[in-house]
Amino acid sequence: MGITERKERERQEVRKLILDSAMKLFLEEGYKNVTIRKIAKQIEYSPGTIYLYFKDKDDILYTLQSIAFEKFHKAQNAVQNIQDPIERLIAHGKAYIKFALSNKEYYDLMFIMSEPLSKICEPQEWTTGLNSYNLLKQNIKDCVDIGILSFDDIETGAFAIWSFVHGICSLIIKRGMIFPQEYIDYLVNGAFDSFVKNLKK
Amino acid sequence: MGITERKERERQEVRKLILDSAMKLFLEEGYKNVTIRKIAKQIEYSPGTIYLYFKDKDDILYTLQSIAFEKFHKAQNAVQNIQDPIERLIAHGKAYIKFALSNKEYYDLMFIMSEPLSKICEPQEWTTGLNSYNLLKQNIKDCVDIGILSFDDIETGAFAIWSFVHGICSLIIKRGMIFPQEYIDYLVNGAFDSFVKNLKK
Amino acid sequence: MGITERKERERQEVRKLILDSAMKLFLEEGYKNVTIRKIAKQIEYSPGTIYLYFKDKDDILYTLQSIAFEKFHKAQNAVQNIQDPIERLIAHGKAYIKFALSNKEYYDLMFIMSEPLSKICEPQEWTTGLNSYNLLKQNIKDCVDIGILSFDDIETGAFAIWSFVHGICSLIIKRGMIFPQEYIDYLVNGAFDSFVKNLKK
Amino acid sequence: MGITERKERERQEVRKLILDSAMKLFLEEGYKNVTIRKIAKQIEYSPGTIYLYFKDKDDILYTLQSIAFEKFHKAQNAVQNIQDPIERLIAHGKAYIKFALSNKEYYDLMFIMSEPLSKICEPQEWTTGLNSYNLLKQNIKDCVDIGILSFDDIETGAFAIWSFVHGICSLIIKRGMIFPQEYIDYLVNGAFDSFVKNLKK
DNA sequence: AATGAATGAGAGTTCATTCAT
DNA sequence: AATGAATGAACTCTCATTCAT
Repeated sequence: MGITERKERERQEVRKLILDSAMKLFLEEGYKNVTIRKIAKQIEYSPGTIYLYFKDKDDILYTLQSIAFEKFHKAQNAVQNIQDPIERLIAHGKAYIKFALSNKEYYDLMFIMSEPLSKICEPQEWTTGLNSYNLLKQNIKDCVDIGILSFDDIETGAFAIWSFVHGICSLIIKRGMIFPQEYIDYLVNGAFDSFVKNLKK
Repeated sequence: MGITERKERERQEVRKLILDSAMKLFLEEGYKNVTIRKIAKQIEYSPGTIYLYFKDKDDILYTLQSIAFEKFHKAQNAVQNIQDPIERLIAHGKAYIKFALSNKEYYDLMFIMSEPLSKICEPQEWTTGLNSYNLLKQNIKDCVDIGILSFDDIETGAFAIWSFVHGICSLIIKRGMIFPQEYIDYLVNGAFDSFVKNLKK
Repeated sequence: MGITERKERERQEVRKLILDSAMKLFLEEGYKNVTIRKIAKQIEYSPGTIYLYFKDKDDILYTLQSIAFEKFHKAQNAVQNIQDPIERLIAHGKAYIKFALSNKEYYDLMFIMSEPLSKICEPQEWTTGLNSYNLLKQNIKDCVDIGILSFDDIETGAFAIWSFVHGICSLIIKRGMIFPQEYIDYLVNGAFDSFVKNLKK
Repeated sequence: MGITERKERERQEVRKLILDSAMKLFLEEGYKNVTIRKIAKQIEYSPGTIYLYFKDKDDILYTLQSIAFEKFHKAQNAVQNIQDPIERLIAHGKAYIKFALSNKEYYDLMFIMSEPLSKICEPQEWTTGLNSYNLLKQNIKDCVDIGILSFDDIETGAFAIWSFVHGICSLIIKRGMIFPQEYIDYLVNGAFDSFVKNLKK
């Protein structure tokens, strides 16, 4: 009876192989260079095989995106058990940046890349992302409620904070090379801390 | 002797024609659709001719990037005659955002896109960008000096502020579709204002 | 011993399933879109299974052709009980046209399509078709014998009459779109009647 | 000044080479086997080159179709100088059959094949074909006017006659193999003559 | 008997780039 | 300086078919 299961497991393994390979190519050579053939070659399968696991090229990238969102969401949730609202918000921000800079390609896929845009346009695809955003809003609201932060409007406040952390992450990911490498951590942490300091009443 | 000059002038004109056409395609159809053939067709020259003016396709994109940086730098300088440091800094930020959101593809080219990355890696290519960044630092320093802003370190302060405005711009440019369109101006301005309010002592 | 029979019966059922499905695809989407995979999907078997019942794709199409011929032959025979030779011949022709225009893909398969030609070339495969043709010849002969039709040679006469009805059918099937749709019945019937009128002495 | 002309001539030669090669493949291996790559290989050019001369594969087949129609129309017109209407009509029919059987692939392309149907559907593409059909109608009308033929309606009469000759041609072209080869001429001519004899009053 | 997985071959098409003229 | 023609390599994707299980 284990046969079906083993087969299914093998299937999932190949699927994962494809996704990993695609992600690897993606990060090493950029979207334009993620080709079905290269993926196939890398995993030593024939190009046609890819189509047994994914409808088309976009499907692969879209799946990668979904995986990225799930990982991201999990990372975001991890800080929710912190009681103090402002500490929780700070941890939230730090976790965001840490996730982004440790998973640059995932982050690129989620919040920067244009290409499989056709999919992310559709509102339902943005749901997972939205969850994280709502979490952020709630955390901000908690801070505002206890008077430690001052925002006239949660919406614009949330957008401001998101913009700030996203700005850090995307600058480092996309233009990190213009800064001395050994200096980046100092920059990121310094900017974050000064931001927090200025925000707190 | 006027002949050489005329020839040179004509040469520059064709060069400009190519760049304009490439930028037009780039703006209208996105990077992926900028092809040598399309450029050639649009300017009514043959594909081969392009190669008399540019080494290869990347060379064109790189040049476009430089042009974008020049435009950007000019826009940034325009606010430098404002006396009050904090007003100048605010105007600087507003000008930054306005430029980015009115010239999304230029902005993409300068600060987001990965593609002609091979070039921008090289430090000397970042010179123009650096000028603008130094301007920002000076403006911040002026504010800190008169005590209206508080940053322990100008470097991290500048990076924080740049991150914030870049975050706004790149989120809108790359993921603007997840917000209601009529709502975007409100978000951007609200976020910017709340940021300024929190920053000012 | 009933086991073998039941197995054989089941085998025939799957075979029929494949053929029905192939014909359905063929009717609905045309020859080019009959693919082994689509057949398999439709009957919810795996592609490989098809090959347990048919040598290859051509084998399926060839079998379909045979089935078409049988159906056709049956339709032709239905008019044989009419006594009056000329009425029988007329009914024969009408039945021919009706069958063809109500079963365009069958007709295509039998008398127009080139593809599984490799098979129909072989004389023995034409047997069923021949039966119908002989029927036609006999009907013509009966008419000639009682003096209502005049043909020097039954062979050429039969070929003439077949050509006429086949011409009608294949023009409508393959180039019907060049005529106004609501006009086609009028054309077909008018042509047939005028032909009959001119033929009768 | 001869340069442009020579180049243009060479261009036309390559174009013709492609068309000839396509037609050759088409007749030897059937529509399904006419592939861009095979054409390219046969004329010893690279596949991409084909696209310098034709928009896509359909464009080639469509051009072939147009050529066929022109040739066909010319052949049809050749008999129009015959004075006697019935002789002219007979010659018309004979010319039709002769053209079809001497240019089987062209005929197939014009009146039988389904494939590049997307094009022939469009009314303007059928113009050339229509000219020939109108010619036929006029010839029939002339015969009816002098009382040598009797048709209640020219439209149905023309369709009847076209059906007859088309039937002969398409049967021979598509199912000629079911008849003894040496017998075909006898059949075609015999059928045609008997048809004429029965039609004439 | 049946299958799921895999494949090799091949389809149409597009592109940046080269080069003789 | 400019070009038209050509190419080779690449692309995504589909298919009939095979075969170990």
